Amino acid sequence: MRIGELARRTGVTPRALRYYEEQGLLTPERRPSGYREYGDRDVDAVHGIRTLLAAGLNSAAIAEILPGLPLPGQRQAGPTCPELLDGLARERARITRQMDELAAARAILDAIMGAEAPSEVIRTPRA
DNA sequence: ATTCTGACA
DNA sequence: TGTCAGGA
Repeated sequence: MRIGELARRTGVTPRALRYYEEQGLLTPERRPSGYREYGDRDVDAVHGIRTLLAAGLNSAAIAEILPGLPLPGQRQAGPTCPELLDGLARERARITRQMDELAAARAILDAIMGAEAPSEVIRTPRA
């Protein structure tokens, strides 16, 4: 599929998809026309990229682990070098700290809203 | 109509 | 990231 379709199927703009390629996150084939040609696997890859990006990982970190990205339907990623493993452990720790900060922020909002019930009960139904 | 690269009042 | 230019 070309960039337009991947964009529709992932909800990511073509601009962002080209940017991901610049960052080495995606490496689509090229047609003789120069148009990028993506595979179905890229749909899942893009979702993974978005998730990791949203979690605060930089493109460099994502690029390293992309080949090991657990795509839907496949098992655990294969063995990774100890150095990379260490980097992932740090990212995980960072995310955990981030979660704590978010929980603290939510607690503040709960207090302001005068919410005694568990947050899960007052969660606003999202879109 | 789509996509491409490069660039930024 | 959006968006415009100038081409294919």
